[in-house]
Amino acid sequence: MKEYVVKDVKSSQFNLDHIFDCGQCFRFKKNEDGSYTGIAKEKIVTFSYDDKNEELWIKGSDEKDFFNIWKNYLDLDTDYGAIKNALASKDTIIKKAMDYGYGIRILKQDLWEMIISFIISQNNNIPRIKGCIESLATNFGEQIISQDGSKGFNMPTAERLAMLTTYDLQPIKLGYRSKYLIDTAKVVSENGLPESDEQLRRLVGVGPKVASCIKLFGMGHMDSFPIDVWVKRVMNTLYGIEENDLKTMTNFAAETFGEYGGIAQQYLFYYMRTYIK
DNA sequence: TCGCAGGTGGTCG
DNA sequence: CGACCACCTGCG
Repeated sequence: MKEYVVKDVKSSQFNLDHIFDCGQCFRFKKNEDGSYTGIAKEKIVTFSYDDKNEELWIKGSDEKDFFNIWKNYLDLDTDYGAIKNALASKDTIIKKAMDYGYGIRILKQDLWEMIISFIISQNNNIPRIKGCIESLATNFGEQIISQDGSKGFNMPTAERLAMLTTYDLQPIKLGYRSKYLIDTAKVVSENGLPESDEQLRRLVGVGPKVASCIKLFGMGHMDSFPIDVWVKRVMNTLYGIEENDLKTMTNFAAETFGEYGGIAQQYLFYYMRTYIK
């Protein structure tokens, strides 16, 4: 089995638990040894991190794949230390959240997969979102086999989903989101992937929150600041903004976190969801 | 039984 | 425009 080792990956800037449990990614599972296995970029891959030697081990990748795919996927060229310093100097609450959730990175994920995933995420809970996404892949995605023989499924393409009916999707248990997905698949298979906020918002089932997640995780908009129930709680309890005043929250984030709003959001989300509750 | 979970679209005023 | 409200599904 091919495996590639990345040296000198700073432990203060890389933590698998924090990366995969901050709500950005639904297709990776933790193994007993602490590594994470999942499917991304149409490949089955396992990430292990040795924090003593500051080495990242990527099983299922050779050197070529690392430079072509995973380096970018893991956003390894971005200096998160510098970003954290910039954010910490502006606000002491975000500093605490960043100390707690150190090592979060924003993954550069596939846009179409993000569109599907976050349409499914609405008014839903994380275990069920993960179940729906896996079920969608195993039922309608293309099978892939890794070098060591393990099998998995890619997410179905827009073209594939566009041919389906809500009846076909019944076993996936998407509920009322089925028709959002099919409708969106039709638009994307006809017009191509959205390239702007306006095009994104034209998709059925994509409101402000979902669009904001898609931009952050699938389009590289690091300033995008998704406001979900957890971030609302942070904004309310830690920053004292009135509970449902989304406008003030958005403005506050833009002024305080600016171009790194998305990174701040991930730390705040993780902090609130796993530490403060 | 009922509210809630990483919201959104439709309908009113 | 802003404030409701129904909505699939599964869990506590």
